[in-house]
Amino acid sequence: MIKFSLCPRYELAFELLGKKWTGLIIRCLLDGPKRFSDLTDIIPHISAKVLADRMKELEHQGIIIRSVYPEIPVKIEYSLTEKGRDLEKALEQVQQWAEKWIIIKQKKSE
Amino acid sequence: MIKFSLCPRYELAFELLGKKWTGLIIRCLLDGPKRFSDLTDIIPHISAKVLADRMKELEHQGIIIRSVYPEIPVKIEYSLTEKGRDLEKALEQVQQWAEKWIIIKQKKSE
DNA sequence: TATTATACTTACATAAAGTTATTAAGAAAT
DNA sequence: ATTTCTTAATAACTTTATGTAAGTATAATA
Repeated sequence: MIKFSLCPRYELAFELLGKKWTGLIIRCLLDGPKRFSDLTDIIPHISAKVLADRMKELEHQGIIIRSVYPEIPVKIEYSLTEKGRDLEKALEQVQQWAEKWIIIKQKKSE
Repeated sequence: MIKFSLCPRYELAFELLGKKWTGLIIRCLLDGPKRFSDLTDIIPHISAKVLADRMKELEHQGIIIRSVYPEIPVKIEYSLTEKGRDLEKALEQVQQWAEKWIIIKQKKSE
């Protein structure tokens, strides 16, 4: 009997997507390049520490590019590479799934 | 200027998918119902502790169903609900992305 | 001199995940 | 009767990841 097994590339993909915040960061950047402070504004509750960690990992994985503009104060912009932009379809499907299935719990009024 | 913001349902979706192992567990179950020991066999390096935690969460979120068959020894089978099966398209896109972009580092043959 | 701004870093605390040993229930073997 | 086997976990403990709060560097402005 032939046993099912996972694809190693898929496993590696989820070493990225399976980390907290990664899916949200990439989603933000699909909207266009963003600065560090844009990301902390847009992503609720992410801390500077973890955002910095995540950006380093994503840059290391070739998913984002960090561009430095020597303005005053310095402007640093993060943008997606082709590899990063190519995640759009996958994240769009997550979005569609979420719209169909995720229920937002309302707080009781009163 | 209208500011971009994340969709709350999408954020909640990534509270699931953004956890370690979740994407792999669901991928396994898309292949068909599986037992606890099947999952530990198929998913490399997952521990019983975390698998048990994850299965409880996924059951709680209505993504999987836990069925008990009172055989000897007991047989417990996990299967996807419609909500869970509906993640197939999203995970397929992750798979395609992974096949295109993820490079597997070979160990030097020497 | 003190304050503002951006993009972080540092030290410390808590939460999540990993490791190893153990449990429960029932059957079967010794 | 006691040990052994099986599945599906759980318990105690260690390590890693994430969260929190404060601090740093640079240069301009008040």
